Amino acid sequence: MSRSTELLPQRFFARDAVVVAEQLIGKRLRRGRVVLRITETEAYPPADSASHCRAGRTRRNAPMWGPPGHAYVYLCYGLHQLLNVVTNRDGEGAAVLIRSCEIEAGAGTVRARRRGLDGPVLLTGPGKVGAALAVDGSVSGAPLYQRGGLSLLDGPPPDRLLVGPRVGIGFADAGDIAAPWRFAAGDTRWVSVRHTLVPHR
DNA sequence: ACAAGGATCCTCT
DNA sequence: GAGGATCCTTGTT
Repeated sequence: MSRSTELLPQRFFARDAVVVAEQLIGKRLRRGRVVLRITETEAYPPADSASHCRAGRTRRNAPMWGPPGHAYVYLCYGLHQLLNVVTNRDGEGAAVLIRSCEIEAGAGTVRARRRGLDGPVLLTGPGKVGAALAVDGSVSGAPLYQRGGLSLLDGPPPDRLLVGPRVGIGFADAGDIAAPWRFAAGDTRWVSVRHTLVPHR
């Protein structure tokens, strides 16, 4: 049973990033009156050459090295705030990037934060999700398993699951570029870069 | 103190 | 399909 009002417990996130990325499809993000259904994720597990943790601990990536179930938010290309969820064990350095969502509640607020746009263009891409939730660096490090602020709620898994390589990591090692660590719901058009995704298993 | 580059998005052609 | 926006983080001097 998965009810949308139930918080995901911290132990949900205390697994490998690849497992958590798959399991997060269909779960919900809530901030204030805005509720989003997660439709696309990417895993950045330990020892991943595409991860912000590849060069060790820094001031920016400190939350990724911390306990699971906390947010990691960073500024990408100088203008986009990208939201991640920390996974694995405290000290391992891993996270899941939230890439796309569907709107379940708060459509007016989301549209206002997204230039009045409508349809999948609203939320298909990680910078768009950050804008819709109005997150920034002040959220980085905050727990997501308690009420208030930004939180993660339960939700049913999708009917069909898609899998494929991650986006925008051409700088990484060949094996990590090819790794099938991106997951998406197969029952929606609210997913970015769909053409590199295939049915899971 | 400086230079390089990036887990992206939007507009225009 | 190409290019500009925009600025912080990081590694190097």
